[in-house]
Amino acid sequence: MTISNRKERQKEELKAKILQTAKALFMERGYEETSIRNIAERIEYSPTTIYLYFKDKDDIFYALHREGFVLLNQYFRALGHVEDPFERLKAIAKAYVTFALENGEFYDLMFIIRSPMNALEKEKKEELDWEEGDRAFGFLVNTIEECIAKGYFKGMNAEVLAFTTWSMVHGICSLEIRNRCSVVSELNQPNLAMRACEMVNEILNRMHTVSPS
Amino acid sequence: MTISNRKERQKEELKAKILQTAKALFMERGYEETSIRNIAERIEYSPTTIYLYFKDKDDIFYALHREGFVLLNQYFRALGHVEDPFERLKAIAKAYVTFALENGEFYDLMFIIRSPMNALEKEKKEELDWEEGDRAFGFLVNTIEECIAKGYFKGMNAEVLAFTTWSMVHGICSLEIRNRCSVVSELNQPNLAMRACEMVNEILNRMHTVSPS
DNA sequence: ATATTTTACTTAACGGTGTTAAGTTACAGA
DNA sequence: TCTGTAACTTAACACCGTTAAGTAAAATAT
Repeated sequence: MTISNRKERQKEELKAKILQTAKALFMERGYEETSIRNIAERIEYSPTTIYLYFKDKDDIFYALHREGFVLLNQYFRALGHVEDPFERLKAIAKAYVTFALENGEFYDLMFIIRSPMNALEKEKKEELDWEEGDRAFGFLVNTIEECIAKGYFKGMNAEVLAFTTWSMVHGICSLEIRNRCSVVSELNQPNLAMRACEMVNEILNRMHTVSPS
Repeated sequence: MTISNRKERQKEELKAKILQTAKALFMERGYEETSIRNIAERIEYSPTTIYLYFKDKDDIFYALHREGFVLLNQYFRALGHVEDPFERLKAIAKAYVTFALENGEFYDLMFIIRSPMNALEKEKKEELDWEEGDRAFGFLVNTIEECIAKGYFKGMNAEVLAFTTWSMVHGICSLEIRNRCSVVSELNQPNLAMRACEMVNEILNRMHTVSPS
């Protein structure tokens, strides 16, 4: 009993260590520069050992991708206590951009890099542990539904508006992270993203009072 | 004279052939699956020959990236004759999303993939042939400036609003292209992007009449 | 206590990648 | 005819993800 328990615990510890090392390397150097061989070297195991704990590279980065959503939800959780849904919505937009700018590599993995989506497609059958991602998007949808219930965004579909709002902030963050801002403006760079983020607020402010065209 | 002319012409022809082959492979299989060796094999030269015509892989994809902007500007040129700047702005948003959905790989290269930006950074000195990219963004900025001159978007900065508008449509397109839509909604997929695009129109419609908060 | 199976891991290899140094061949100009 | 240069190739370096086969130790069964 206790001895096979220990073995199992040790297996889980090594799996966690692989993940933790992958995370460290990934945050230092990004996805492309984090190889199975690098991870292996740092934990002092052979590269093939990693395949005893993860199906492939996508599987590792899918696990990290999930960690990213846990972190994002931490940013969001603080906003649960904003009473007014419209104020909460604007706070979500700001928190999202802040999360992206403070955790660039994670953001890249969660919303831009293809790898974790490949892993998700390979599983496909159950995929029920997308939980943390659903929680994040669900928070946005619920907030918008509350807004609509209060008379904001009259005549709009909540899910589509949630997606469109997400698109706005994702657009800002991904252009910043993939270096498309510097090319387009002289404003020094975190500034353009932050000013766009403020403008999203302004857009939301202007939107809600007018009836559909 | 005429003989060295021919040589020079042949060099340019081979350079063009490399580019054209890279483009074909890239559109068939995407960036990751297009290798120098693949290109070389298809044109029946050795891989190293390619380095006589392009500095590195980034350099090749920077050239293709430029072609992408020429294509995007073709989509835009048709809208030059829309008189009303506000209608033109909405048409630009729609044309942009259409371009992205019809030319997914190109869009990826132009606005998501890191490679061409690496090439741009390496040059750095002159970089004056960014022309086509400037033309595209300039078209958007000018249109918004015209809108502001006509009384739309009162109190807003044209450049920041242009960037924010770009962010909205880029968000939609990049979430679609990098497969983040299916995960979030049951709506079948080109639909979510198109409905979000319509909602951008709706947002613009609702924005312009109200004064800043 | 010995034999067998299972676990945990490694070595070696396959087939790919971008890139560079060194070598070859053919042709233009002296 | 000799020489230098232009155009191209061969071979190699240092990586990559991944898999098949092998090893050594520990657990289990006899």
